[in-house]
Amino acid sequence: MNEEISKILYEIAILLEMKGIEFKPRAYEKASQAIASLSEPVESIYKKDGLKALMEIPGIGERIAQKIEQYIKTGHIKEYESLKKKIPVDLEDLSSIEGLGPKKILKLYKLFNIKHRKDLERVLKSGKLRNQPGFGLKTEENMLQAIKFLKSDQGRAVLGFAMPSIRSLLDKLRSVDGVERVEIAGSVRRMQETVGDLDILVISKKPEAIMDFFTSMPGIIKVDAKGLTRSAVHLGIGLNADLRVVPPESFGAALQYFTGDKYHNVAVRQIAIKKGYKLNEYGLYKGKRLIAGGTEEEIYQKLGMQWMPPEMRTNTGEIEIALNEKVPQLIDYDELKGDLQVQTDWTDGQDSIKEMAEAAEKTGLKYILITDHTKSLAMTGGSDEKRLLKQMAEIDKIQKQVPGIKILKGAEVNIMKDGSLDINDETLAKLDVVGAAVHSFFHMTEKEMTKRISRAIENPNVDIIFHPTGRVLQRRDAYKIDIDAVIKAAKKTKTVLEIDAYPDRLDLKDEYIRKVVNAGVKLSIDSDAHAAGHFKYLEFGIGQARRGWATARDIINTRSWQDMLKCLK
DNA sequence: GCCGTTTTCGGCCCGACTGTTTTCAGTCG
Repeated sequence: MNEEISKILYEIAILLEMKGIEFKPRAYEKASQAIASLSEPVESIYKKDGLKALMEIPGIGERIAQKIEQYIKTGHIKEYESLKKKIPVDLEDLSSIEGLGPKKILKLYKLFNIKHRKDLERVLKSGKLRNQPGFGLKTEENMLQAIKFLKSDQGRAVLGFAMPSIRSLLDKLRSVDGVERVEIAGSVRRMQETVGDLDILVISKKPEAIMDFFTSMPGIIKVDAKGLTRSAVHLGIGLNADLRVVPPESFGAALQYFTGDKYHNVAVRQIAIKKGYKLNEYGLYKGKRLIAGGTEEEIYQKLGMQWMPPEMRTNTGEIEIALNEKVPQLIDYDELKGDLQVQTDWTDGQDSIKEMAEAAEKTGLKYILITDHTKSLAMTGGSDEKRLLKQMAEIDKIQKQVPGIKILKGAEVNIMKDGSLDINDETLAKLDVVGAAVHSFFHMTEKEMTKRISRAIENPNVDIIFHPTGRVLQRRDAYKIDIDAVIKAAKKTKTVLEIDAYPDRLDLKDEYIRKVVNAGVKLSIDSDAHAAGHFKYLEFGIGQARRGWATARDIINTRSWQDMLKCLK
């Protein structure tokens, strides 16, 4: 319901913008965002206290609250339907084309009755558009290119998988003549799960040199813009990249400006205005006088705010706590001491127990938990009770060969359809740590799935629930689950919930992590490594934890292995 | 249409680049 209402409000914004109406579109856009970021269904807010409760959501006033009420009661919003009747175009379809905004969409509809991407493609190929006022040959070419780009399904990458290429790109830029500093801002610095654009900031004495290099690197598909302060390209790896050259005295301002998401930035700039300043990518100004700009810290400080980590900058409450100097000390990237989900060649991992232990030690870890799959996961050659016991003996043997790292005994036990486990309790009790996870029957009702996982949580041997919602980015949605009920069950039984750090899992998601932290339930951050090279993915689990405002105290494997074990049930 | 330590009326984030113009509208981030 939230998603539908949010989408309708957003489309109303575009439709109003088409008509040239000022400011209202912003209001609807804001309201759309407000609804999208609610953690509770809007109808349950409405049920509590009707219109009044809706109006307490920032960005929702009387009129939009009434429209939401109308949608809850009838499933429609009249104003939307009548706007849509006048301009019946597929807004989602058309506005996803780069370079195409509300005004041009309206022109295209009026001129050629274009409603979908397909209509546009036809008219573009006919060559009729180029003679219309406001359009030309170049516009035609750009739109065709943008449509082609969309069709190729490029445009977003899983951050953890793309990071090596991103870092190597940054290193290349650092080696260009005249370049003094290169940093990445935007969604990469915020450690978002997936990224579409790279925002690169550069200090350079020779802007021409870096821009020439940037726009002519091998593998570039298209140059979107080239100037002395900003250039933009489509990279071959399916991402867009923006590069800006910034003077040193403005570097902090630029970093601030291009790191926060749109909503964070708007909110911060409003605070600046209230204090009589102007904030842009060059600095914080009082009239024409530069007040701050070299570092992010001084900008936030002048605004009466505490500096906050990039991962928090999404306008979901961080502004308020920064104004009150209550920014939490988030878990740091070097604070993990162990990894509690590691697969080996006993099941579907690539490398042996010893190889995994050695690789983990090399990355600085002090302990790992071996968690191979169990028998009902036949495709991975999952272990039964007997084989688990055999593996435990093997671990004792290998432990003597790798004295620098503690190898703990565990398993990734399969949670069956009814919530029972596929290994008997007697064997589970012998393991140091037991993780349990769902690997089958994903399409249950929310009620059934919640009951299933809660039953596993109640097993006295189950210490951690691995990848609790089962999603795989860009491939599979999370299964339906009542996260509040699961957190409650975990709290009652002292069960730990995992943040699976594998780049396309990142499961739990940030919003759920915040709920877990608020409930006082403990988390673990695990790589889910299936090969010796996978321990590096822990970084993205930590990023995820930081986006969920978790501190080191909330994460059990920031402790020594002895203290970690004491956190378990 | 929303909001309030400038305000219940009168504001609303800001700048770069492109393409189509001949001074600027539209789009993007």
